[in-house]
Amino acid sequence: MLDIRLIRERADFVRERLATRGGGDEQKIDNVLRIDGERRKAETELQRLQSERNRLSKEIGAKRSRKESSDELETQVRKIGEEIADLTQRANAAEEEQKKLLLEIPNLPHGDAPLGSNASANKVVRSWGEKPKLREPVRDHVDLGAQLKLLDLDRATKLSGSGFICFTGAGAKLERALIQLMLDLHTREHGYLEMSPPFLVRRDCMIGTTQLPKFEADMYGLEENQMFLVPTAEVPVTNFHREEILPIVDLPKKFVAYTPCFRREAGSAGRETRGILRVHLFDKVELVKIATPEKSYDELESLTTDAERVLQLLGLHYRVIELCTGDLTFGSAKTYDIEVWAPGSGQGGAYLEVSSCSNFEDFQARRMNLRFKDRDGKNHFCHTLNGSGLALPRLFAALIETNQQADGSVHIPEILQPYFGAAEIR
RNA sequence: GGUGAGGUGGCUGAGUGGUCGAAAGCAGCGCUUUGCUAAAGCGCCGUACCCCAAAAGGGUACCGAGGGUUCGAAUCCCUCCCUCACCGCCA
Repeated sequence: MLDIRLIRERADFVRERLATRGGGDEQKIDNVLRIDGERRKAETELQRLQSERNRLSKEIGAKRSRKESSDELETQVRKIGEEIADLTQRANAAEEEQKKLLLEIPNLPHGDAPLGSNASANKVVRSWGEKPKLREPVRDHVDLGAQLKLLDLDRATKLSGSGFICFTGAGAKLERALIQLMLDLHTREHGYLEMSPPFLVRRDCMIGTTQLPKFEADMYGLEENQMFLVPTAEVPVTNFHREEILPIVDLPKKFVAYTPCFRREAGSAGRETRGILRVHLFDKVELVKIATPEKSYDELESLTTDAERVLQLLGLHYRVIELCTGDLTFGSAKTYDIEVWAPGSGQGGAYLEVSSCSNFEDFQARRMNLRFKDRDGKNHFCHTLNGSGLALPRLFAALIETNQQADGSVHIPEILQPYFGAAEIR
């Protein structure tokens, strides 16, 4: 949520930054300003009347204690009461309307973000490793998975419909080994605190991390008790400290959590349907940070390299992309995507997004009222960040495609062997 | 799921219709005094919003949330949420 004061005082700047997203959101600003004006006008008048009522009511109390008549005053206050009721309604309606509008306006992209309206303007920041030289024919994870009985997509469909995965045997174990490796890495070497949060959350949490109100169609919800299945651990973990004021000495907070991620992927039917690259339910290890505004961009850099470390340890080629203004997600001010090379996917290999590392600045914190107390005793909104570290199915696909051997077996990277319990799958 | 008790400021805890935004204590900050790792005294010490060009200042709201009664509500009534205890059920 943007600061209404920023919109009020620097409307042109806000419009200009929003326009770089290409979503037309800058057109909402006039509307917000209009409502804001109405709201404040109603509030000012309302408060004047309330003040008057308080004064007269006290007088009534005083008169009564002196056994004097207060009928005249009571009539007067009753009349003011009616005006107050009326104005309260108007002020509340305006406030609600304003909040609703603000919740639907995306964050301002960071000033340095590459300008562009779509993914083609994204910038490759760096890459690591090289594409492996494999003997033809290079097979994709679906073929490999079927032959080595690592996953059973047909039966997963029988259970739950399209877009679900059932890992089996060594596949299930490989997935578990990867989760374990990542959690150990981030807790032991990168200083994150491991969390195991609820997978069901209240509506407020979904608003806090910007999934709602705008993207309700993409979420799985339980209507009866108004709860939502988490689409990422970002939701429960970032909201962990919602409505709190943290001591500045506790920042930055660094959390890592493994959770399943539930996504309806509404409107994406037909895209990337082969295999396990786009599904309704997948596992992910997520990194979350709560930081001070001064440090948040440094923290974004280290969070990104923390995620990259997983791919380096596994020896998988990847590149890091900085998203352009038009490709940023709703709440993000700046985002790095990490794309791993999957040699068997697409035509002649493909880069798969396995992590998206973002700084939301105070956009989420404002929505969830997450603050910290500065050394001078003043409260400020925190900055929040998150990034996958990493998403499992695509990592799984890249791993087995990269490590496939001529005889159809898959080699397990050394770092993973203690977790997996073998050096290869055949 | 049932029954009962409760939700007050950073914490503890008073307060059952009118100078209560809220006593008192603790913690915190400042000053003074005495002085051996501390004590005593005094003062300050919530949040959000509105008015004001800004500062100063003023005002409004907030005692779990939302409604209602009333001239006036932390206090009375209703609904909901949450916490605790006991019972039931249960991996």
